[in-house]
Amino acid sequence: MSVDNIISAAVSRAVKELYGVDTAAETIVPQATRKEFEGNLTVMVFPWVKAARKAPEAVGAEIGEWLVKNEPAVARYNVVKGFLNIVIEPRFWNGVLSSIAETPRYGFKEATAESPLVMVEYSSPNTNKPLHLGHVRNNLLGYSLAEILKACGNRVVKTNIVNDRGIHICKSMLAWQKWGNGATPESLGVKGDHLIGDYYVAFDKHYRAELQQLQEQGMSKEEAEAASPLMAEARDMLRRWEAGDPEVRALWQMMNSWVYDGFDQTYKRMGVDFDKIYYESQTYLEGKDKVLEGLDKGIMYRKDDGSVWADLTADGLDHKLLLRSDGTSVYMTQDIGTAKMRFADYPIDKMIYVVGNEQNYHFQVLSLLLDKLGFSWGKDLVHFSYGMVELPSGKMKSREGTVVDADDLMESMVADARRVSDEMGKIQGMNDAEKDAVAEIVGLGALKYFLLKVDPRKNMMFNPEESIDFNGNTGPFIQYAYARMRSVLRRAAEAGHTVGDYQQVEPNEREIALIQRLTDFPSVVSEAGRTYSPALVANYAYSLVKEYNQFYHDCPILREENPAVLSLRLALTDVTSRTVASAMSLLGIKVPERM
RNA sequence: GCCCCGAUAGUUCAACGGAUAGAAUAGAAGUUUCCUAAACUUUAGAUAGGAGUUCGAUUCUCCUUCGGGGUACCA
Repeated sequence: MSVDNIISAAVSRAVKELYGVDTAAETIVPQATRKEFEGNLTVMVFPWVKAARKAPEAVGAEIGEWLVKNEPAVARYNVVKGFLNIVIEPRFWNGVLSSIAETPRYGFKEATAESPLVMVEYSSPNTNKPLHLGHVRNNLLGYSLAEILKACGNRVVKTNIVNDRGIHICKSMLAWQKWGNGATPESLGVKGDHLIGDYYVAFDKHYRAELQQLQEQGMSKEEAEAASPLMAEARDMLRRWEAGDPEVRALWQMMNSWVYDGFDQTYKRMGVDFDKIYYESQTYLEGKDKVLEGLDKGIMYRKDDGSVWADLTADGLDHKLLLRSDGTSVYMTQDIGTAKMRFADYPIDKMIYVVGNEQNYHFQVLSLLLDKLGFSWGKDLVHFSYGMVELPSGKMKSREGTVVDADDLMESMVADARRVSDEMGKIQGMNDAEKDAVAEIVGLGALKYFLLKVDPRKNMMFNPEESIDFNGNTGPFIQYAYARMRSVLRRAAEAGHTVGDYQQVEPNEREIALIQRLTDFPSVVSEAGRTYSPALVANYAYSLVKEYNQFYHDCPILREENPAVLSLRLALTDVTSRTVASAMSLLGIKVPERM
């Protein structure tokens, strides 16, 4: 039982006895006492002021007295306004620390066969361009969210839906056919995803030139778009693709395989993975079937030009296109098919889509459509809607060359880490491969922490001009503290120090503050799972490390002569290092033994 | 036009309706015969504007201003 729970339960009993009020212990949430007041935990007494018919100060004092008399863990108290500050018996914390030390996988709940099955969809790239910074945020959030949900005792299936078909792919294919001269990733020495991306950009360049020319000939923008021969060719290619034209399919397969090779490298370096990958080329027909079925049932309607729509005006939304007039599928159609296949494959209890907030409307519509089409889970799907990564110049636009490429970004972070590391000169004993391994951990740690520490729902700013920090509230700050703890533990082992009995030691303020911070971890994990927020874990890791650094600065460990005190401090170092590693693992961030 | 989201130190981010709004960074000033100074300490600096609900509002409601997104036969 945690300290918080003991206090909650005791306060609950106190107010029942003192004022005859029933207050569930779960609703009493003690907070850490602010540092300017004496105490470890603070309970607000406002809820009982009415029933007690006394001033808040008097209520606080009465509850405080009761606690001192009846709850052994409470040493003393003080009341400031309506805030009851409780001082926990110092030696009580020793038991708290040892119980944490003895808990395997502290902070994690283990899933069982009966645990809810949660599917997390993330990444979901298009195969027409390499991953950029926005995808990186998506991937890291998705991976971290999955890890957090696992730690909360769920069974989790990580999934990826690859948008491997559609008009955008055809644009790249067409451009490669026209201007590629048979180039391959091997012939050019380029990653496949980058190569394809270049042709997508090439298509767009030619297309816009064409539009401009047509407009100069007197067409309006709309007329030009409708008349564009390039776009007509791309549409034709999509039709041929859907018809299974062998030539188009072969080209498509070849180019997609280049892209997958590239993506695999990027995913691997980023440290993300998937349990099951879906391809829209395999799911879109399911969606098409469902839409046609909906058409029969009168849920959809067909316009004169043959396109199929859903009328959602009764639900406060607009009309939504589901099949183009040429019969091909759109994004929504595919998502319907994919959802159907997933639920056929897994007994999913909860479906979470990690997709940017620019698609809020899409998922509102998807939820509604799935519901109308008779999927009972349609209404309950979760759109984990995260904010965009903005640049000082505004939104990333591939056409304007303002995208921050994922591979380039990771590479430069690692290079920076290596440079800083060499400058510090602390890992001189290592060989080059070991140094590179540390730089990889630190560079990616900086990037990941930077993206994950921010509330996922909010847009965030990334300035490519300023490299991501290695000091302050950063991944490397936490990694460094971890490496230092490990160093202390290594030296302790070398000196033959082991953790002995420390139960009779009265811990000092620093030590208590650190133990108290450690006790927060399980609730942080469950809160992060409940609110889908890796940022809570990131900020917790930072606060824990901050607390440890203060302890480390003020309290000698290996030089401590009292063996019981030495034991306490070693135990604290050990438990803290493990908790830091756990928290970071929930973010997909590795921690180094040395740096 | 309509719909959704946001606005907190110079900057990037925090704050279950609770105490004097926290960090980091940039600025100023310190700490190393001592376990990794990628650390620690001190200092200065912010809730866009206006109403309302409340014992109490950065947080909830409404209005205004300013951003962002969506409303595509793009995904």
